[in-house]
Amino acid sequence: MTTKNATIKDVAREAKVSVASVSRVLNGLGGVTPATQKIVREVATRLNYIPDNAARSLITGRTHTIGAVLPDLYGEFFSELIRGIDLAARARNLHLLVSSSHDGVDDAAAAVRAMRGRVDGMLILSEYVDAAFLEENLPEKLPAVLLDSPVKSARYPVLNIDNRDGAIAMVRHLVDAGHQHIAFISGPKTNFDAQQREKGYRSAMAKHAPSAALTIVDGDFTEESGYRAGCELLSKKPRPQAVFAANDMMAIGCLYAFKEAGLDVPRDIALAGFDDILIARYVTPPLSTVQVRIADLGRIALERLAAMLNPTDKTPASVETLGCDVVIRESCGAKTHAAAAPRKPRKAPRPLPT
Amino acid sequence: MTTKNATIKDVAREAKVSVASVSRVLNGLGGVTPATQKIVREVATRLNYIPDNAARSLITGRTHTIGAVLPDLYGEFFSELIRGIDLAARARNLHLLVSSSHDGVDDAAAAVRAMRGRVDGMLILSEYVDAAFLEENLPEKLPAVLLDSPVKSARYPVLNIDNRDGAIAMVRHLVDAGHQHIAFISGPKTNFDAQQREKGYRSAMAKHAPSAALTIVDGDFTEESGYRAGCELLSKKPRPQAVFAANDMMAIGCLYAFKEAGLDVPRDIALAGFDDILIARYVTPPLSTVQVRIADLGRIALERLAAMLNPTDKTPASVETLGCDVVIRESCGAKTHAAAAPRKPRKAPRPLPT
DNA sequence: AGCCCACATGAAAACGTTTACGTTTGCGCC
DNA sequence: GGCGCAAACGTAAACGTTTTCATGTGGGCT
Repeated sequence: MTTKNATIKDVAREAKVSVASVSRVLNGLGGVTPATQKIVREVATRLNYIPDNAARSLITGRTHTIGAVLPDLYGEFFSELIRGIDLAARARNLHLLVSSSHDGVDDAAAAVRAMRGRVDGMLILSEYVDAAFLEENLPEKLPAVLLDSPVKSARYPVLNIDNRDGAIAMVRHLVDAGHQHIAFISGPKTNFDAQQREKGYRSAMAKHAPSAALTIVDGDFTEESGYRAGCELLSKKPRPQAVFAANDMMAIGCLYAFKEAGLDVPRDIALAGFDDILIARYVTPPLSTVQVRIADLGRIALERLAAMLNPTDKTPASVETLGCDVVIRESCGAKTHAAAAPRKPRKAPRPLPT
Repeated sequence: MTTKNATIKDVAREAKVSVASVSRVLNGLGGVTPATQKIVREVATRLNYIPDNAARSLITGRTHTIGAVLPDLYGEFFSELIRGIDLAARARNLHLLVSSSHDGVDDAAAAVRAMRGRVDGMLILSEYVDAAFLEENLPEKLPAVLLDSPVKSARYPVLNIDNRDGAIAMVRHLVDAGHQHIAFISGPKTNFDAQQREKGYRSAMAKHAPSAALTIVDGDFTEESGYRAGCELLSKKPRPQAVFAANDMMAIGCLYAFKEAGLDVPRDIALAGFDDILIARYVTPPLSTVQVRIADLGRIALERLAAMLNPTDKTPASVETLGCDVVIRESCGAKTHAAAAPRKPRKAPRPLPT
């Protein structure tokens, strides 16, 4: 007993009943006398019995665990995503198995396969997955929800951020604020979000500033690339009136390039980003950006997945899209009440470091 | 076959060998003819066989999974911590089961118990655990490493951040910079980190500025409480020369209070924080702070745990401590090369929406 | 030729549960 | 008092692996 953990058999023997009865009591299935129940519970507590989940999973075929396959865990995006997933999972008594940092299709495949028998369903966010990938690596009948993915599948629901719409809204806002020559700093070419954001930019420009020239410089979502892009933009003959970066980090890099060059944002040039990361509101001037409710994304994805876990669920797989909100701060030069109003400190939800 | 997943038996039957041989081949145990191996592998691939981890765990007693029990997943601290853990786990082919958001001792107990049979070891960071808690809820012989905890156990290694030393170093730096009257904004009373930081402040003040009065105002780690503390400090009769906040978010709240009052940081008053969260370098002026290498903390904890997984491991349980580095930026008024040097954009490790 | 040994393979036990099914028990009713 | 029925409980199969042990087979050595 000091060397091994108590099993259901130990409890049964000690309580002088069969393992079946112990199981019934502990799972609250009924069909057991109150007297017997009492004994069993007492013995179980005394022996500090904790059921072995592996054995339980093996027989029931359920793990009460869902797997989250992500490309990385770095940064606010994934932090928030996991948080949203975790909160929703916890509310449903589901556990969360995370698998990250795969950077290659084989890596991703291994991650997905490694989950067989470990999870009841999966949340997948990876640029490497397509229909064939799923067909090949996902166990039959294992529910899965895809995040932020271009694939259209009849079997797996997809949940996307409406990057395109968000970008369009931001361009429209910039145009409304009086800017016509709006440059764009693009993200990595292979990134789905980046592609959609650029598409949104192009489409909105065509519609709202059809006469303006399109200026697009390459970036890769890093602050450094934003800084370089900023420098490049400053050297353009007619300097753009506004710059829209495909994410906040690049916008911030860009901001520092402008500051270094002695430009005043937004007086000399307007600036906007995408994501609404925490830093956005703390730089000077605070950055206008497009907010994506990442935690909501995670929550909704998990809720959808949880619904699929129910065998009676017949909701057809669909591609859903989560809208974004333009949040106007000072960097884009629009006169806004928010900019004039006194700063309201943001309250952290829990008193812990950071 | 379209309704169920292939099992090892299916592979064995199809390959006309025994399940034992299939197991041997797929686990690379040897003792099987290359010809047989080839057949088995082919069949396994054809049937898209993926071993069931539940069954495997049941018999081997190993899950190749470690559990991380955290109080929350919100914010940079946990994001970085998980990241460090995940990276190290991945390097050892270990999976990561996270359990968070427990806010009560019962919740924490349930979280720990729910992991029985699911994990090979645990990483625990919770203000609710003490020796008795572990005794009661941790299965016998299940390795565990405690993070950031005051408990001293002969069985479980503890890994702490050297908050006290970090605070001492910062105070010393402030004194060296010419400040004597240094106020402190404390964190939540029940938080272990907060306690240690305050201790460090007190002890360093006693040593390096023994004649100065101790000014301590309460905070709770939120930006809002920092803001309020800042206002309170401004109303003190002799205004402190410097303010040391127990974490960065409070320092930032404080900074905005000072700005609002028209004070110039650091000319009129110096300011320092603790944690070195990402925002710290982006506020104006950039915040001097104490850097704790959170990802390292996670990595080291996991490495320690991984070592314990090896049954031959006999490293005694110990309390280790991870040092902090003072990072000087502009907010504390020290003349520093870094402040004068051109800003070096930070490069994000991966091109993804942060 | 005989012996032994190494090696490939298979049969079956074991892991700790849940659950289908069978058996006992007690009880009410005719 | 016998019959039937429901409730309580036990027996054993099943889940999909790994692993121990036994068995067969072939070849090298004397």
